[in-house]
Amino acid sequence: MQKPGLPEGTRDFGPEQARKRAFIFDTIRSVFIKFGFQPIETPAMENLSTLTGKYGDEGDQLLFKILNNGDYLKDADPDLLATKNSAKLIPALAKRGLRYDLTVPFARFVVMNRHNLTFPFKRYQIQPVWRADRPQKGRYREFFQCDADVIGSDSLLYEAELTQIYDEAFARLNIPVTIKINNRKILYGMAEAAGIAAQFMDMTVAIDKLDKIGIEGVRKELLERGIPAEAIALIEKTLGASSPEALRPLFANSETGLKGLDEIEQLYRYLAKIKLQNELKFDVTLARGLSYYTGCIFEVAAQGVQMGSIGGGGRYADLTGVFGMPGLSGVGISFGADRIYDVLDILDRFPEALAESVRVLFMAFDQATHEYAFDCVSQLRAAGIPAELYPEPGKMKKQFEYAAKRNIPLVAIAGETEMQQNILMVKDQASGEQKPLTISELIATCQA
RNA sequence: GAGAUUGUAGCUCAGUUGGUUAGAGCGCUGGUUUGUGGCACCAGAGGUCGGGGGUUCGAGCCCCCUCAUUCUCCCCA
Repeated sequence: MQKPGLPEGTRDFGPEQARKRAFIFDTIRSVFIKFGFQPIETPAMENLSTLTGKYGDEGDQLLFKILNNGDYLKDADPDLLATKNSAKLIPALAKRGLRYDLTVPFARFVVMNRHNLTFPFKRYQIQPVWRADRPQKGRYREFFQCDADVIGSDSLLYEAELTQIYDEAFARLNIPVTIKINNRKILYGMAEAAGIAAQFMDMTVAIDKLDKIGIEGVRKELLERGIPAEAIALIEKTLGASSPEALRPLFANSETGLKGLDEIEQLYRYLAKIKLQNELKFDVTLARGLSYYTGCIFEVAAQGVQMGSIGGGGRYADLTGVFGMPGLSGVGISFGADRIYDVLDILDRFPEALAESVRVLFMAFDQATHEYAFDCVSQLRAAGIPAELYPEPGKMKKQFEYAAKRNIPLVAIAGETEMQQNILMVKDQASGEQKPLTISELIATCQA
């Protein structure tokens, strides 16, 4: 006999958890649908060549690779095998991998289906992704993302709509959040204004950590990355800006930076027309790691909980270019369903109504009454009421305990007398009250 | 990839400087109650002490290896 277990970083979900997860998915999905997004699904595995090189070197290491079937060592280079060169052997040993996010598979999907799609194409996708990361708080190796992307338009309307989706979805999930917004062009403008355009990436990686390591830490990191002191002074000045307007004078020499400010301001003009229920915050330090973002970027943090971001996204000017379809602009957001679950759990904000849906448990005493009860339970189900019949007639104690454990509110007893009168003795488990009802009366009670 | 932490009954955890037959609470099964759950009382089942190796007369406890958990760094949802 072997001891059962799960791979590191994966989990089972029991009925209670699965119901809560379904609530999260349903809530997010309904908002996506309301904004005109259409569902698609893609395979769990992709060709490794589709995935590699899209997430940076570290991302490549976090990809789960799938060992080829059959004699997978047959075509491996003997020299690489002898020297145990894992990195270079991978392409020969694994031609497929598990998807790392939903955006890159979506880009592939768009390119492959370009002739069947109407642009701008708005799609949503709720599926698991896998990362070979070290599991820890709020971090799993298998987790669900809920993505909404629009591809084939560079209108800032979509940035506004996606912000609205975040706002509405989190309001309906009952999680107060801060939606942080920035623009990659503004970050580029900062680098340009500081005269370090070539070190744009180094700069963004460093300032992204501001709220974590403080201004001193950022200064230190910038220095370590070889950015001159004068440039750092200029960067610090821009970091102090709390609004896009405040940045404008600093970006006199950066056309890109000014463009970024224009975009943010246009987004704000759209959003000024509607009432948001969550905090919207312009944050010049927001950088986001994924290198394909080129315009507005978003990140969502839950208020009052220590948890990594529960959502993120942004605009990418040319995501499909690597798959041979250049010039198609897209923008998208992602909800981290598993972290949203953790936040709801910590804040104790799951709706009460997610409990057991079975309304009535039928119980009987012998075979004859069991058959009568089977008829009754079928009538309830025909009326659309979730109901159950206990499998073994007889011991009442067992049957009542079952009802109590399953949190079933009503118990319908089908005994000899009840059967003869074509009624049921119905007991309210919470109050303990009990009264004889006909089937139609019971159905009416449940539908009330 | 680096560091730390924990691993004993289904669950949460005790277990003394290494010393007979490893305990508790909750849960579970049966009974007090053959037409009534929650409460109470009684009885009972359930443990290769994560796995392997070592030290010792003797290991749940000490040493080594290994697997897994949780957490931190990195990065992210």
